[in-house]
Amino acid sequence: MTTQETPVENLSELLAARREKLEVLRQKGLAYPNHFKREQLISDFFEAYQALDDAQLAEAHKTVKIAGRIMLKRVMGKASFIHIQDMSGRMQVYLAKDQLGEEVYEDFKHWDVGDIVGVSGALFKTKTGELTVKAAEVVLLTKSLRPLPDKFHGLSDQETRYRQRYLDLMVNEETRKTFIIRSKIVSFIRQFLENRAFLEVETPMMHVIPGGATARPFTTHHHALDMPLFLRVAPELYLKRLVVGGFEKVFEINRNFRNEGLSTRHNPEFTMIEFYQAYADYKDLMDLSEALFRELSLAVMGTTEIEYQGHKIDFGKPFARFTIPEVILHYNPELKAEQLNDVESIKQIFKAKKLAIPEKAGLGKLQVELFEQTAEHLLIQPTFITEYPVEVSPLARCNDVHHQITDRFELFIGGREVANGFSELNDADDQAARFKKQVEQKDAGDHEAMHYDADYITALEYGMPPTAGEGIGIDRVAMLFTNSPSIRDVILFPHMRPKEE
RNA sequence: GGGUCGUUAGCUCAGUCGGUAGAGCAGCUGGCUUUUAACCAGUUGGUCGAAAGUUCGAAUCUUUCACGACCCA
Repeated sequence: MTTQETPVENLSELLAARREKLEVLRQKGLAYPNHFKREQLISDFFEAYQALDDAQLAEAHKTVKIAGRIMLKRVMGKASFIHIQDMSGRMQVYLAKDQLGEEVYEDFKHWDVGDIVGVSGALFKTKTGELTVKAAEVVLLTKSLRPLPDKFHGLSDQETRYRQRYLDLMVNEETRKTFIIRSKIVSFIRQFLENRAFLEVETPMMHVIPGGATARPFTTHHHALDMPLFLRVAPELYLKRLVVGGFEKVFEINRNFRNEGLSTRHNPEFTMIEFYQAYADYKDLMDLSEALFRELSLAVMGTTEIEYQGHKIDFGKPFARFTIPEVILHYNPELKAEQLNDVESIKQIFKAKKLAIPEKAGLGKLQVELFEQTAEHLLIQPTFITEYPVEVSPLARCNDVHHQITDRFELFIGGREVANGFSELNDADDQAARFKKQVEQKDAGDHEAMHYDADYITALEYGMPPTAGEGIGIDRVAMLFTNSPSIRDVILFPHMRPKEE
């Protein structure tokens, strides 16, 4: 590797000063050493030894060897304090000239907040009672060439927090917590399903025929095969092929890609879990979902009651269950059930409420639209909505009694859709007919309509057991449990427009 | 796509009626051997998001553009 020399005169003075310090280290052969082996994380000993007083600590003579980034630095002549931060927490370190020697101490005085150091020494307590490492050895491991955000105010600029997430993580404790909780959520869900004999699988992210959801896909191109490929909008059709193959309980946690606008609720790539269980129906999955969220909340937050954007959300009580007409009438008490039963009268409701009427919508689509516009945002407590019309559910099994509705539910929490599940359509002929209807809609200009997937129909013709499947939006669950108003707050590197230079 | 707000030093922010750029932190120099956002004294640092316009004069007024935040569709 050759070092690309950046002309010092072109850099700001701050950067130039740090580069000069690095140059001194290079000349001494001390730049970027790789020999220091830390022996503890700060959290390994912090709790246990914080309880001891100074005399007990002297008795114990506990020595530690830790490493981390300098977050605070206070030089008081011949002695100094720094705070170093590793992935587990922060620790104060005391550095004294008579302990470290003149040369090391004078070098240390020119180190900067942001530098990464290794420290070894014994634990003691300061006058003010703070557990501290008395440095016997201190090594500069990585010189930081750029100044950190303000030590007190941190980094508050949203744009920088998203674009330079590493800075956000360094200085904002809340951000670290958010992504630790997200990790715990994924880990818990994986464990929850594995405990119930589900098998984790990975299915293609690049599809020849995109399917499994009504959404516009991203397109790409395979050069060797000279053919278009689509980034998947859902793994559903592949997971159900696996159920046909005899993997009767499967799940996948992975990314989906949908070519739609960006908002506080939508990122073009987002994480879903989908799971499928043979010999179960949608009601079984409603019960399973209820157990999952209740146990998830308890495991991750230590309670079944959480706070989201000023609302208390209670996973401890049984989740409410409404059909679409029921929930519309519940939140629009002036309406009568008969008004929801034909296209003309339901359009009158839209007009009376000054809501936009969706184009080319049948009765079912109008009902769903009315629900979404008048009631969805009010479903703060966990609520299952059932009886979705067949015209908006091309992969779900029809209800045995009412053929225009499907055996499907969605789960709403905090006013947002969090999960979607149904008894799967395993009638190959019915599925073929539904695909044909989707293709008609696509030909009529609907970018979100599905393709005809003949290979999937063939799989169904071999016979899929009666099965129920569900998808849960992991990002939205993470938003709930971290009290985040925007999906960008729970995605490490959310999609941002490139900045023009 | 529409509306509102924002973009000033590395970070956090002021900036009055249009009169030529400010603070704290960080940095640099000096002092200080148990500090807690350490403190004290001195000091450096700016294409005011970009471009055009109005004006004797623009961070400030106008227009366009870029990026972001929030709301709406």
